[in-house]
Amino acid sequence: MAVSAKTLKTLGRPRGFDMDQALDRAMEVFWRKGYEGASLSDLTEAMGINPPSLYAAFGNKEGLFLKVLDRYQAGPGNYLEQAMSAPTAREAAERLLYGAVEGQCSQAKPGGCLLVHGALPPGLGAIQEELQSRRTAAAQVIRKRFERAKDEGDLPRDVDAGDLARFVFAVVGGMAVQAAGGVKKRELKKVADMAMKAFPT
Amino acid sequence: MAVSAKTLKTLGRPRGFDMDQALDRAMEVFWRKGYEGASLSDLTEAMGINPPSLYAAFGNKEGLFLKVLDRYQAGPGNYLEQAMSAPTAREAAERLLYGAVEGQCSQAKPGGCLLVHGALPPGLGAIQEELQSRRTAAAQVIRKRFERAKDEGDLPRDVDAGDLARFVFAVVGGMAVQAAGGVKKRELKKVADMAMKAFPT
DNA sequence: TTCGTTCTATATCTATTGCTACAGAACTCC
DNA sequence: GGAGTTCTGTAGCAATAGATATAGAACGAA
Repeated sequence: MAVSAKTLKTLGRPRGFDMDQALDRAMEVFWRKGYEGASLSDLTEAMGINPPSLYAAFGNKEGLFLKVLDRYQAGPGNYLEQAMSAPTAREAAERLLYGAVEGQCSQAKPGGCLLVHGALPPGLGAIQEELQSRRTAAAQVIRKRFERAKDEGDLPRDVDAGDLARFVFAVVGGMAVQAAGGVKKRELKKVADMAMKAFPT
Repeated sequence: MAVSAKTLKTLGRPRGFDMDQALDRAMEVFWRKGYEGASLSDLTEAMGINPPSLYAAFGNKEGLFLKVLDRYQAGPGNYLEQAMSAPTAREAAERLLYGAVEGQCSQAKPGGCLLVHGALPPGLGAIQEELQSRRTAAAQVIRKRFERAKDEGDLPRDVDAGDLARFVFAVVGGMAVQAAGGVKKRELKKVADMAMKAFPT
């Protein structure tokens, strides 16, 4: 949670709504309906503001979505980075998988992962590319953690870090698909259990 | 490929376009842009017909999509059923995973799986529910195959067929997400390799 | 107070969405 | 040849999409 500087010399009329709260509301809408499915009316209504305020603050719908993505990855989606700080590769994978279960099945939030079902199919141009690049970036983070593990000796040298990362990431993505469809947390945990059986010793 | 009866007594003016070909064209559009992203103009242009012909033949956009889904599962997506006819559970899982790699990475077709990224987030109502129910149906098919395998003795009795099916299905879904983003076939095969390491002996 | 700036609210713009009315064309049956 | 039926093409419908013009309200600085 980034603490906004409270007393920043503002010029002109101060903003009448709370930025972070508005972003959270918008996040929920995008999360629940996807980028295309979320209309400006949906967004402005949920955020409690009018279109001109939205455009003044975020530029356009796409700009708002990007801000929402940042906030998502720093908030509900930060189980990735949290997991990477685990002492060993195996523990990192475990924390990632079970963290994904929690993050994708929270009752308070919509199911699934915003980075996955915000917009999957190509053809949305910039939005799709942005999400795709963030997903590959996430996979790279995992790969680098595994490579470090090889250097540190807690992962066999003959393991391909990229392949292993892609596998773990695929399971996370697959769980997101199922979570979006309402699969229960208990069942997803079993998926994570099984995935860990494939983890090299 | 369903062979249409050529000489069926038709009443009135005969249809001026080929149904199956039009469905294939529509499938590609939906596959590439998702349900919402595919506009009527996109569809009619690709199908080479005008809106009234589309509505006369399929009712509406949703009806067209359902017909396309049927054709997808019978065509590019039929690697599921093909895999289930394998003699053992292990072989069925293998054929499913590697079949998914082929089906989702074909160069001739768009990447990914239509059932996954046709429409993921809820909020699209009927469409989302339809896709979700088809996905769970697919998972059930796998589960039943594994249960049969338990009866036939090629899968240990203490294995939960449902959990195993969900795991395999999650990997397939995760691969679809990655394939939609352009991951190469060679890399996805490695994901399938790793998944098989978790398969009970 | 007055100015310059920045935000907000109402009302609306244009383009596109999914969809259809209508008239005519193409077929079978009689 | 009609009569009856079904398809096709043109043109356009109402609704909604994303985005804005405009006027006024709320602030700090002078």
